[in-house]
Amino acid sequence: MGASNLTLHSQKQKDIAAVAKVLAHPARVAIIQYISSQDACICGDIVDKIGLSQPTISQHLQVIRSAGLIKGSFEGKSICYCIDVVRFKELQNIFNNFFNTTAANCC
Amino acid sequence: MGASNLTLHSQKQKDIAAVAKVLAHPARVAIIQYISSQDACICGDIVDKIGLSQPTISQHLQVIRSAGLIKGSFEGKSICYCIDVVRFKELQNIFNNFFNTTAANCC
DNA sequence: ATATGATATTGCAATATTACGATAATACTA
DNA sequence: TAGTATTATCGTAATATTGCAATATCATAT
Repeated sequence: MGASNLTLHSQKQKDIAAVAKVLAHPARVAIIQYISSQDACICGDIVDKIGLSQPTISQHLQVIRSAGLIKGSFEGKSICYCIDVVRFKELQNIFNNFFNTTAANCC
Repeated sequence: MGASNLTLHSQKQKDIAAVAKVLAHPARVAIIQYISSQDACICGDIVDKIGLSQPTISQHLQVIRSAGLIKGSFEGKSICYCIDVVRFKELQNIFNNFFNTTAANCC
């Protein structure tokens, strides 16, 4: 097949995987970092900055937004994408929790 | 196309994405958690535990091992997979560094 | 050396992801 | 309201990922 079995893994495991998937592409990492680096919510120039086509960037933005990491709001003609701090901390906690509860007991 | 442009993103961004990719599948998360939950390096029963076929598990183990998260050593007839603590902390740091340096400056 | 149990590799099919051009939708401006 | 700039969606092609059956490899034990 190739499709993931939906019943095999716990919800927590699926959550971790889903969050990781968002960061699993350098373009999305770059987009998130770029958005966070701007003092104002400049967004239209993400396309120029990252170097991918406008539709591709838009697609990546959807993925990031679906995970709740950013939120967009209209700012004149363009859209202002910003980090959702609350959700961002939440994801950091999910990762930290995973790393902290996963220790080595042997070797 | 569908292939990532190799020159667009920084090495750091690619590193983060590569690490995230390992955790971007619930089966791999489950495998890592299972390995870490055993006091001894029991490994052959990962297949029974996770519920995927032996080749599939082997494939996932390769991905995890390539990232350096686990290391395997022969233990009798079977192979003992254990968490590589040093590398594990390293990855946690990569993530934390990403999250901590990515703040919201607007909205 | 051979048999055995355990893990890895190969080959292949199904699905998902990534990317872009063309086009549509949206919000503002004149 | 028509025009313009900006972002989203659609359609499609290329590549990657996921999964398993069949087979090969490897380390031990006999």
